Amino acid sequence: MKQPRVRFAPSPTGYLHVGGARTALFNWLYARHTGGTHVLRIEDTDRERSTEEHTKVILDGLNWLGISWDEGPFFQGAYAARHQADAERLLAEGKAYRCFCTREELDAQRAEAERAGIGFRYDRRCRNLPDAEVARRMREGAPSTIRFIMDDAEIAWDDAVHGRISFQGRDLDDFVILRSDNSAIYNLAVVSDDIAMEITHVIRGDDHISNTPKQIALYRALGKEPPVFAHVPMILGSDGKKLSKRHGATAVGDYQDQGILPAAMRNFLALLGWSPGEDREILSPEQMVELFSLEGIQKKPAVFDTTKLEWMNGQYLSALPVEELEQPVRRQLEQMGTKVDRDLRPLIDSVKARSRTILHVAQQVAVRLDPSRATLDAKGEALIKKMGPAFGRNLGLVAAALKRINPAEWNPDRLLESLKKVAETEAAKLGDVMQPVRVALTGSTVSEPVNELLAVVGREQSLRRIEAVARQHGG
RNA sequence: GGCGCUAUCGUCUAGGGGACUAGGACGGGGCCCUCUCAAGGCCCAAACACGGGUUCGAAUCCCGUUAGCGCUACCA
Repeated sequence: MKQPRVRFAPSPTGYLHVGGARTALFNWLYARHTGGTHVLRIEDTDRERSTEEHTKVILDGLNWLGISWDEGPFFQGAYAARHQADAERLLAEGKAYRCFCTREELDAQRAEAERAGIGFRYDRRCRNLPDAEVARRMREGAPSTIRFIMDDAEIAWDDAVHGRISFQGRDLDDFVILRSDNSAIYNLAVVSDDIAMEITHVIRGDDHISNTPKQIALYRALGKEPPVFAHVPMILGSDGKKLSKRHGATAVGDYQDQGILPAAMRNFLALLGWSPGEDREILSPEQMVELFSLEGIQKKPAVFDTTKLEWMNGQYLSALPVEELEQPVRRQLEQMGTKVDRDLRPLIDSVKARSRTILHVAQQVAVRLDPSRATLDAKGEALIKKMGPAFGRNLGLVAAALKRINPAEWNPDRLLESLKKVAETEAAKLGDVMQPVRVALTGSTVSEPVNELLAVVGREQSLRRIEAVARQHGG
C-alpha cells in the first residue's frame, strides 16, 4: 500500500489556536505512526485577512510544540493558476456553469429567505442560460462566477472517526467555485491542492463535515478518488461553547507566555479527543506515535480544562532536570526585570515541586534571590496577627542562633539542628520557630522546608532579612 | 428554518451484548507523611440524557424524543 500523505492546512488569519494545534498534532502523529508524509500548506487565499505575521506565528507555534513537517510550507496563493484551470475545465466539461447573479441580488434573496424563516438556496437561475446569452454577457464584460452543478444523488463516505456519513445532493447548493476575480473558493482550492499534493488522508476539524460532500463531488467531477476523511471533534470552552476569546487563552502562544512547557501542552492536546486506552496519561512523543490511531479518536467535542493542563505541566516540571529548566526560567526572570547574579539551579530545584508553571517557578526564584521583595499574603498576615509579639521575638532568637553558624557550615542539616535547638530551649513548637522565618523570607506560609529555604537564600541575605523583619515586629 | 454531527462522574476518558458493584486521570473531600505547602501513598463522594424496542441478557445494537454543537458566503 502507498504511504499515507497527510497535511495540516491552516489559514493565516489569526494566531495558532489550540484546536488547530491539535489538528496539526493528529496529522503529525498519524504521519509518524504510519511512516507517511506530513505536508504543511498555508491557505492564504483570503487576502483580506491573511498576513505574513500570522504565518510566522503559526510556524513558531508548531516548532515550539515539536510538530514537524516533511514538505512545505506551501502557500495556496501560489496555485491560483491551477485552481482557475480546474474550474475552467469543469466549465468546459459541462460540470459547472457561469453565473451572472450579482452579490447584491444574492444578498437580497438571502435576506428575503431569512425573513420568511426558510433556508436560502440558490435558485440555479443561471444553470440553463443559453450559450449565446452567456457569450453575449461575457462580451459585455458582465462579472460572473463559476458555479458547480450539484447532482441530486446521495453522497456518502466512511469517515475514519465517525463511520458512515451521508448527505443528499439535493440539499446542497450549486456552490461557487471561482469568484468573479478568477480566484478559487476554499472548497475548490482545497480539492485542487489535495489532488496535486496527492493527499491520501484528510484529518481536520469536525466543522468541515458539511464541506465534505461538496469536496467529494469535486473530486469525482475532476476524475479523482476522494481521500480518506477523518473529522476530529471540536474543542470547547468550560461552558460548553466553542472555545473563543471569552474563555481566556486560546492561542498556543498564550500558554507559552504563561510558562506552560511544550511537552506538557503536546501531551495534554493529544489527550483531548484521543485516547490510547489502558488509562495512560503521561506519554512521551515516541509513545504517542506508537499508540496513535484514528480509531482512538473521540466523536464528541472536548472541553479544554486548563486545570488539568496545569496539573500536567506540574508533572513535567517536576520530572524535568533543572538543567533544562534553567534557560526558560532565566528568560522569564529577565522579562520580569529581575537580575540574576548566581547559579539558578539550586533555587529552581527547591521550588519546582511546588510549581505548576515556569512563571510560578520564576516568581518564587525571584523572591529567594532577593527576600526584600517578598510581599505578605493573607495567610502570612494572619499568622503574624495570631502569634502576636511571639512572632518578632522568635525571629530575633532565630537570627541570634543562626548568626553563630559560620558560613562554611551554612547547610540544611546544620540549619535544621540550630532551628530545633531554638525551639527546644524556648519550649516552643518547631512550627512556631520556623513559620515566622518562612513568612519573613517569602511573605508566604508556604515554601520548601525552612532549613532548605535558608540554605538556598544564603547566609548573608537570610540574616539581613530576618533581622529586619524581627525589628519591625519588636524582636 | 434546512442539513449534518454528538450524547458515560463537574471535566478528560476506558468500555463495543454477559468479565459492570461501570475502571483510570484532573478537580473536590478525608487520612498518612510533616515545620507549612507541594509531591507521594491510601481512602471517599461523583456518570451510562430520556422513552421505546431487539435480546434469556443492553452503557454497549435499532428507533424516537430532548439537548448541545457545526454548516447553511463571490470566508477558510
